[in-house]
Amino acid sequence: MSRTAASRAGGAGPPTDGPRDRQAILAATLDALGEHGYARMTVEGVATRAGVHKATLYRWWASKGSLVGWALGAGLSTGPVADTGSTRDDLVTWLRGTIDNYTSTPAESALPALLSDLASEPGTLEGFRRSFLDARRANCAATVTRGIERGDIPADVDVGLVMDVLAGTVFYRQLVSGEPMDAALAERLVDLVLTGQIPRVA
Amino acid sequence: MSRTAASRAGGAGPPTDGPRDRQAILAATLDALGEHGYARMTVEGVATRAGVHKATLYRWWASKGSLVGWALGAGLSTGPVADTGSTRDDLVTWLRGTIDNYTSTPAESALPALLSDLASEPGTLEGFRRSFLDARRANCAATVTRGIERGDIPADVDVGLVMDVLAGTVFYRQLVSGEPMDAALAERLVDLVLTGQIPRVA
Amino acid sequence: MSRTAASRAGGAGPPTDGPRDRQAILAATLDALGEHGYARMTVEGVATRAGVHKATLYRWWASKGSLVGWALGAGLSTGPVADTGSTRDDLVTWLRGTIDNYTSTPAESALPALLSDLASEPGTLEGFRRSFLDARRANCAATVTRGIERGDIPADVDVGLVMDVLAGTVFYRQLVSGEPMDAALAERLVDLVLTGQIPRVA
Amino acid sequence: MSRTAASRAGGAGPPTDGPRDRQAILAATLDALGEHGYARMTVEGVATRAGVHKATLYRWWASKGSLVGWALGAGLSTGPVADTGSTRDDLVTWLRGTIDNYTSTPAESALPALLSDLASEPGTLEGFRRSFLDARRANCAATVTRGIERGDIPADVDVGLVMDVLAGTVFYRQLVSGEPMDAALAERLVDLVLTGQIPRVA
DNA sequence: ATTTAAACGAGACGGTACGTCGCGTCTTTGT
DNA sequence: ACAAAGACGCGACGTACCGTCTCGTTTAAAT
Repeated sequence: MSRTAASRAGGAGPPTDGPRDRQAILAATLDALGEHGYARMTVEGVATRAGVHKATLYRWWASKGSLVGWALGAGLSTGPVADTGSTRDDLVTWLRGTIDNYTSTPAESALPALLSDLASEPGTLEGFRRSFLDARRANCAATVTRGIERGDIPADVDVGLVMDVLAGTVFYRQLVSGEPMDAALAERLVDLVLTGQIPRVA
Repeated sequence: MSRTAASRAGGAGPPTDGPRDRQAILAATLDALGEHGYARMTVEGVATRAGVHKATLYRWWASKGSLVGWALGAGLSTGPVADTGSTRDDLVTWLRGTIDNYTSTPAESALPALLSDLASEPGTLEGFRRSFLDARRANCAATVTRGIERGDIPADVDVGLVMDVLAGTVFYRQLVSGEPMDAALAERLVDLVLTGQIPRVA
Repeated sequence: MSRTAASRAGGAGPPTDGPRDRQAILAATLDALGEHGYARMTVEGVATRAGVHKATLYRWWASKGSLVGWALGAGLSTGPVADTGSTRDDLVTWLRGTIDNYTSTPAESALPALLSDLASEPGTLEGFRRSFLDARRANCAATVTRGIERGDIPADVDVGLVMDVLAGTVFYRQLVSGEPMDAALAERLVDLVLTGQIPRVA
Repeated sequence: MSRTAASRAGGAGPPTDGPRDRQAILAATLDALGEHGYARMTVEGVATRAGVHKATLYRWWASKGSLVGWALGAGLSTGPVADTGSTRDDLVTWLRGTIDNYTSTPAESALPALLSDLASEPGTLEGFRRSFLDARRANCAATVTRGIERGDIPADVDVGLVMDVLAGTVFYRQLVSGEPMDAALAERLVDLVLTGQIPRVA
């Protein structure tokens, strides 16, 4: 009924007006995530580390899941990709950023447990997607669009699926198959979608 | 105390000799998974449903995670792919099976949380990969090998990466991006890796 | 900071000069007390009901306990007992008023919890006794004194104990034993202390 | 649905089969009560002191209130009054026990807050009355009955009211009026109800 | 009329304790 | 030897309410 409640209604998304110590909380959350992983980190631990009381966190986030969701969305690099003139290079740059996101300590194995937790708060899951993924996907889409304009990519390309191929392969490798993430991975995946070159063994 | 402990030492792997009510436990575990998801299902609930006592489960599995890991490995379809003579068709068939696995209720969002849980019991994670993934990946690899023999696929293809592209895209779409899983997805992905056709919008 | 602090120093007693909305606060406090009981009523609820901010309450009262203590003292009837010429009748009248006080919704079960709360703020408990009880006891004592002058009561009667017998029986019945408070109770108790008639069953 | 739930249904009453460390819990509860009072004692503190986990307490008692209610009922002396042949002496003995109960550290100011807390769990309040009061009142009633048989007390005496007068006066004095509890109090009250002697100042 | 000091509204916050949940362990008792 | 029954330790979760604090804004008395 107050503004607080209204700002929380969105779920995982960043509260429109947050607590006073936003920055400290963000840092503390990502730290805890990196140190202990999602399941073993505790809300109280985050509070202590941030110099804030647990109740304050629950005033602004509905659950542990939405706090972490917000932190990941707010804390991971998300800058747009510079236009170097080469569609391939730009996509590789973007994919490397994505790889960094998925292999950096905080997010690494946080995402799966997080997604699982958020599955029980349905609105929150969608909110997390919007705040975490959309910015990243928009950056990629922009790069692809430039590629289309240059004629490097057909105009009717299914951008969503391309992004799922690029990010999904990385994500799956990191979490499920556990195969190593070699340095050339980004190039090989971009070449696959761009020029149809089936990946070969190094 | 001897064989019990020994059989559990392996972690997530299937116990060398199991409890009496294996089938009921398997069914109960998958049911619970499908109904509540990994995080919200409870070991006690599984026990009750299986008409077994919780302690019995812990006698044979080291943790909730290893129980679920075993159930997924034992319960999801895993049959080898028939050789139809068409590499493309066989790969599509395999991928459709994978999609079914990832979109069927039990496994749907169980895998991420499971992987996260298993991450804290180090050996167990690897054990799960071996028991759950290897069979599926072997099937795919066999199909690819036949494709190589037929000359449809270059001999030095990076099979591991191909599998990550196929399965990873599906996995990511289901769990992270949340985009719909249309019927033609399997063909489009196989065509991408096989003939380099960039996916276009329908 | 000067007068405010000074006026609060007294504890449970009525502030020398109060907030603007005294009446609304009094009503809201007694209402809340009657509806939820002492333990379950909340200061914030009282504030809202009174159209006042919580901080205002804490500006004038040191604690929930002292607020309620003040409200009970200010809100319950406390008029002196008229002199009808009959000592018995006057005492019965007084005792009936006491019964009303203890059985009316607000005070009913508020007193015990209140006393318990006030026990931790030592001075406040005594302050509450002075402001709440003394007026009532003075009324009774006056009636007894008239009885002594009339020769109805021996001059060396222990007035304090008589009052404890009258009020205590009622209080205990209401709160502890839970036995019903029949209509003739006042007469029977007065007759007991006045003429030594042991109470008989109706 | 299990026996545990069934045994708790009664509310404040003693569980039919209790936790393993009943004695330690009883002692710890009464200790905590005596040291800190009802409001300031904590369930977790009781658990620690008893060498037990908080969850164990909540497994057997529905709330802090019912735990304390049980402890008071189980921990305070409740023995029957010996028959000395003198009705007056026996009643005095009984009343002295009651005074002890109400002035001993644990119960002293625990009862009011307890009663207030229990007011919100209605069944529990009644359960507490049954387990705490009934034994004591039965003892008194037995003594009165002997007095009737001896002809010391009229047969149609209202025993319930007599007990309320005796215990209520003591209770009220202790908690509300705060007047001192002198040594002769028991005799004076018994004489009041027995022989109609109005209490005089010492 | 204007200044000025106190009271007030708004609401975030620290703190304490509550009561809950589910995992995994252990003991007891059959079978 | 295994299994049923179920109490228990443990750790964390999320909630509630108290009482404090800061910051603007209103009110009302004093100049």
